[in-house]
Formats: sequence, C-alpha cells, structure tokens
Amino acid sequence: MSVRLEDEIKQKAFKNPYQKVIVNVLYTGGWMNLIQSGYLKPYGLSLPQYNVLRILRGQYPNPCSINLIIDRMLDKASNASRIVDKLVYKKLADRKTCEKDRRAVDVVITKKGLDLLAEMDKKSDQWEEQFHGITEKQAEKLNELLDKFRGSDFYNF
Amino acid sequence: MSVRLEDEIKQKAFKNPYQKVIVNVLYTGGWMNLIQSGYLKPYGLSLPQYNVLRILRGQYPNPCSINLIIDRMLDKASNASRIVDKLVYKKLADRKTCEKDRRAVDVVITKKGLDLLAEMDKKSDQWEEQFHGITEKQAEKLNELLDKFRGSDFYNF
DNA sequence: TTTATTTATATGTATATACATATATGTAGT
DNA sequence: ACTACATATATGTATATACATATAAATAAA
Repeated sequence: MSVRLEDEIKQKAFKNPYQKVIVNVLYTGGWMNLIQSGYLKPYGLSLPQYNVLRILRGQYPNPCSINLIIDRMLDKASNASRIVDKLVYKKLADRKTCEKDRRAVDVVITKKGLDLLAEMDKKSDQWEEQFHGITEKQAEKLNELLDKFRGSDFYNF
Repeated sequence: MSVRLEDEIKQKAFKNPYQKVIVNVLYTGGWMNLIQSGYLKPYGLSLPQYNVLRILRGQYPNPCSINLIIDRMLDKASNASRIVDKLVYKKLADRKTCEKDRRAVDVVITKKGLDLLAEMDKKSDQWEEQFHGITEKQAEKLNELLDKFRGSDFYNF
C-alpha cells in the first residue's frame, strides 16, 4: 500500500532528491489540505476561516487586531480582514473599532464560535490519527529535516 | 541562522510531533511557493501556468488533452482548461479540437512557449540551489519520511 | 436505430491568495 | 498648529481552487 510520489504524479524520476523534495512537500501539503477540507466541510468552514477562528480562541477573552491575526497565520494573508468578514457574517466573531487606536479593530470570538470549535475538538483527535503513519521519532526527524531544509532561506536569490 | 517553526509562527509549542509535521509541511510549502513565485514573476507566469507549460513541453511535439494535463498536475485541478485558456491567450500554447475524438482538445506548446521555458531553464539551476540547505542523503531521507507519512492515506476517515 | 449512459471539456459560483492602492488615524518633526 | 510620514485596515483586480452543473460527442444497450 505504499504510495510512491513518482507513481502518483506519473513522472519517470527526479533529476535529484532535491527536486523531489520540492514536489513532495507541495504534493503532501495538497494531500493534507484535501483531508483537512473533508474534516471542515460538515462545519461549513474553510481552512483559513478555521485557522483564524482558532487564533481568536487562543487570545480569548482578549481581542485580536487584524495585524495580530496576520502575524499568527501560517500563510501570510493580505486578506485577513476579508476572512474575518466571513466569520463576522456567520456570527462566529465580533468586530468593533478599537478604543485606544481608532485605526485598528478588536476582533473577538463569540460564544457561537467557541461552541463550534468545542464541537470540532471532539473529532480532532480522531482526525489527526490519519497522520500517524510514521512513528513519533520519525515525525521528529521529519520536522528537523524540514526546518533544516528551510534554513537555506537566507540565500535571498 | 536557524529558523525554528515555533518562532516563525509565534506559537508556544506543539502538542506532539505529528501536529508539528502538519503545520510544518504546509508552512514549508507556502515558503517554497513564495520563492517560486519570485522566480516566475519576471516571466509573467503563475505557478500553475508554469507547471502546465512544462507538462506540454514534456509531450512535445505530441498534443496533450485536458485530461492528460489534469493527470500530470500535482494539485488536481478542475480548471485545467482555464489555465490552458491563459496560455493560449499569451500564445504560449495552441488549442484545437481533436480530430479523432471531437469532445477532446489537442493542446500543444508553441515555439514562443518553448523559447520561454528554454530561457527559464537557464536560471532554474541557480534557483534550485536555494533548496540545497540539506545534504543529498538528508533530502533522500526527507522524501522517504514524507512518502511514509502519506502512506496513512488508506484510513479514509 | 433510438435511447440511455459515459466521457471530455467548459462554465458558473463561492472562496481564497497576491498585489496594488485607498482611506483614515496616529505620530513625529518643524 | 501644520506638514510629512507611518500604520491599521479595507478594497479592487487578476488569478487560482473546489465544487456543481452544462454541453456536446462518443459509446453501449434496447
């Protein structure tokens, strides 16, 4: 039941292992997104909406500014305010102008939002088990290699 | 100059290494996309457009059907035909109805498309070196772990 | 042959990202 | 106070994905 990447994308082979890492990381990310979407769908949330909602819960009962949300988001988003729009529309979050700095907004998760996340938490362990195809030691090694791989960041090509 | 994921996304810690792998893969993918976009931008191509163009070159001088393109694409796209639209508009590809099966289309890369890719090839080695922060052996190990990680696919939650 | 089903592609809609720019408020320099 | 600049957020545009559905051609069934 092994799933070799070369098979899945029907490519002969890679020029070198680095090329394969590039494709492999993107492919694995896409695969995870698919699974994650399946998990989120019954709750009517997109992945970015879910992530922002969890960021809001992380600060609760304190408010988040849009900048704080952007800071915490994985994929830098210039549209955090539009994602918050959706959450506010669904009444999962409240937004009002910040008293101290009237340029900023205070975004807070609502009771409805907290309840929804609590509901989702019940299934999250079960969901995460899909990703336990490797041992804990291997997962640590994988993280170490990914971190090191990104370390090349400073080339700044 | 190490770039620990916990620092970058300002999170305390992860519950377990599996959770970190999930975030790490997505984060690394986003990081790669950023770098890749920087590389593609001067040529006026988006990443999907670039990938499809390379698929077309891979078949040249034979034509590709939309289905073949979808098959070869990393991230299954229901909109391969719209990406081809853009390439045709930029005269990087030609599209015409297939003679043998008039439901299908024959998509072929143009001379202009081949020239563009040739131009880009010159810089691709230089670009890929950004991803050589690990040794070749480590890259192989990384691939092995990612493959194994995805092996859990069959849970089908 | 007529009808039904499958297949290949295209299109419409909602949501998302990336990028540029607009707007309003805050802050610093003079 | 006045001006210049920085900051926080919002908005517009182009492109992309995911999903559902439409259209037309091919194939199978009757």
